[in-house]
Amino acid sequence: MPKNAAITRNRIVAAASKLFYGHGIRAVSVDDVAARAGLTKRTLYYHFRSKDDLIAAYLAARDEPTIVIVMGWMDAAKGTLADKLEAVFAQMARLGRHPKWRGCGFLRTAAELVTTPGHPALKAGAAHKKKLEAEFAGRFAQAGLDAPEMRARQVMLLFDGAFSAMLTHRDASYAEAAGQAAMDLVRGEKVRVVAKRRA
Amino acid sequence: MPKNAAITRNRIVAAASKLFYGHGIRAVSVDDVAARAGLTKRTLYYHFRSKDDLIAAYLAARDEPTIVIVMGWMDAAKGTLADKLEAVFAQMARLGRHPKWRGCGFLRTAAELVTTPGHPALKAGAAHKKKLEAEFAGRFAQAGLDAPEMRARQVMLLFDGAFSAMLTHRDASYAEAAGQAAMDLVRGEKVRVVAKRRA
DNA sequence: CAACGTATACTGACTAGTGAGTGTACGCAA
DNA sequence: TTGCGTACACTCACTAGTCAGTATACGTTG
Repeated sequence: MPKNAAITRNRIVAAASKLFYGHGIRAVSVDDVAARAGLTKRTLYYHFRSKDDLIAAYLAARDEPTIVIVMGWMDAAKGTLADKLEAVFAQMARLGRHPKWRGCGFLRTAAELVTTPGHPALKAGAAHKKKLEAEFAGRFAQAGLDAPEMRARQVMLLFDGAFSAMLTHRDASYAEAAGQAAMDLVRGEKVRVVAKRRA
Repeated sequence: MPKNAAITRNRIVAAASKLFYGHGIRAVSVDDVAARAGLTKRTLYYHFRSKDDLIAAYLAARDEPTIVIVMGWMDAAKGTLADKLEAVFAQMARLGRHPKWRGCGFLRTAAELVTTPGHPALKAGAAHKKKLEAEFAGRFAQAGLDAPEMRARQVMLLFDGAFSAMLTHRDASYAEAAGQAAMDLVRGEKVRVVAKRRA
């Protein structure tokens, strides 16, 4: 029955997700994940070749849903591009205030696995951030913003910076400061262009 | 001989620094640090009460030198505030291209120790980032920039974002994109203020 | 349709090695 | 001779991964 296998696999990934995100990858043992999933370690190893495989599956499972959530924030917000970015960072701050919030799983994994350069989880993390950047760039271009790729990259830098700062200081207001900066970046361009044309 | 004790202690911190930064805190054992310092684990435990103490000492030793380096970049650069910020991020990109570069030790430690909220190393990391932010704010105020504290915070967000993105993508050009954003933020303000006054 | 073979999904007990931290003895300087 | 700094040898808990074996479902064949 391949259906059962998929169910079990999902249960393992869900358990891994909770634990890896909550405590960090190295801090969580394969036994811990198995126990949380309600099965033995040997069964886990039936479904995954190694802990590294499990880590990769954990991040892969977070990729799409995360993008849907963030872009959902953006698309649901009313107003200008700046207003939409403000909303994204405001939502981020809201998440950051939740007691179970532990930063960005992708960034923290990248930090933990920094010594294993070819790790599939690192590739998944990099790809995820690139996708998010591309989603921003597409919307910026749609809105007629100058240099949409560059601005998308800069907004991503603020996005990741906000994750880092919120984690460091345990202060969600950093996301709001990042939001203000993002607004300035997508509005400032137009102001400067107008000024240049007049000169 | 308290002098010898200090020398030994420094040797241990230097060894810990190399290893913790290079491989991550959890990936490095106390035995590894002792071996690299050229002494036994028992001697290390004579000088440090626990591994946690050693981690805190590792970050404490990096605090001041890091600030001196970054502010040295800024103060050595010629030109406007924007030019100086461009120089800071350009230097950051230069470091990021070094093969031994492994991101920001403070941020990576924060990511690894996320489950131990009161950890002295986390406090040291947060204090370090605050100090850096204050150094930026002081220089921004000196230069007559509007809202220097807010701008300093936003530049720090770009700073930490650049660390994260460079680590994620192994691409130092992210620091340069962050530098461009920082320049826009410290220049854009003036442009907007002028525009408002005219209106 | 009953007996059999086989793949699926699972388990408990284990290995070999590593982790942080410690008890105790010994040399050497003041 | 006191006590500081160092080393060896150790404990005990934990870790990734493995061995050998089992229950169940299901298609095939006599």
